[in-house]
Amino acid sequence: MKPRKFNAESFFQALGDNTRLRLLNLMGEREICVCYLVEILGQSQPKISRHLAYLRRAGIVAARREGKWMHYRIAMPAEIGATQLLRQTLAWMGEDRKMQADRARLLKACCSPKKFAALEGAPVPMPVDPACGCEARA
Amino acid sequence: MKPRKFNAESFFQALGDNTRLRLLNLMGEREICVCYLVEILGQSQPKISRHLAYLRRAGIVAARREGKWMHYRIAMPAEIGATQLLRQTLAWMGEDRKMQADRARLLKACCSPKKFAALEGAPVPMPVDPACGCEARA
DNA sequence: CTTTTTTATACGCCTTGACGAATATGTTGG
DNA sequence: CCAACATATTCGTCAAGGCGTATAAAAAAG
Repeated sequence: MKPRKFNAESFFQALGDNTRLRLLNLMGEREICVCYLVEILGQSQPKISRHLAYLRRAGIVAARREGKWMHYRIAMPAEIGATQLLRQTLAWMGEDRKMQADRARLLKACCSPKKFAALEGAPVPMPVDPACGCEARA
Repeated sequence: MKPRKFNAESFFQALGDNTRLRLLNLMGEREICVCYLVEILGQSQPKISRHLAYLRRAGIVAARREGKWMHYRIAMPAEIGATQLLRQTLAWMGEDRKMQADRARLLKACCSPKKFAALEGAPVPMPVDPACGCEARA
């Protein structure tokens, strides 16, 4: 489970999947638990979990357990070049209609979790760094 | 052969291979013919050609025929976001030892093509835009 | 037209990884 | 310990794509 040695090739491979890009887009500004990701993307739980595992192996996200819930957040790579790339990627996705729609749905779910049956009682996603949307210097 | 609709997913997939990254690194500053790429990377000609075809389909490079020779150059994507990403990627690779070594070998070959038997008579790579190393506004 | 040179494609083999379905693991509460 | 819940992993299947080898295609030379 330890992240393999970081290199550009595997970094880009990790970004080369639309589901993973959507996950990163949702994580851009907050630490978020799996059940929210499943609900917002409307994909099966195992599928989401597998992609999260891939991102973890690639060293792009980090996970934190809190009781039953797992919280995921973007973990900026050690390499400064990769960090800048990742930031710019998030900014780029911010311009995409569908990515915006994903975030809008997330915001709605955060404000009124009761409307999403599956999210009752789940921990609401928390901003980790309002300025940049990620823990850059952890 | 026409490039498929541009999207982030396939863009990153195209960057998710080390041979293709090395090719882009060599093309960063010049329009360069296939035989040079084969010689500098020391890989088989069909392998190089297949990766170039992949990059062409992905809309990341463009080709120009000149007699027997095919010249390849980076063709910045229409999407401004992708263009910035690609630029930053090239800059990132500029910091990598092995990428620097590739470029050094290319420079050497450009200065004295006679030392590389396979390159006798081949057209020497030509800078396309000294400022940024690519035709950004073509 | 035939040959040579340069580059592209086709073929077969193999690995990676994406998916749905089923199941395992970890945590909480009874 | 058992049940419920959240998440992770496994399994079987399938498609994409990487590679070496062989061959095709395009242009120039003879």
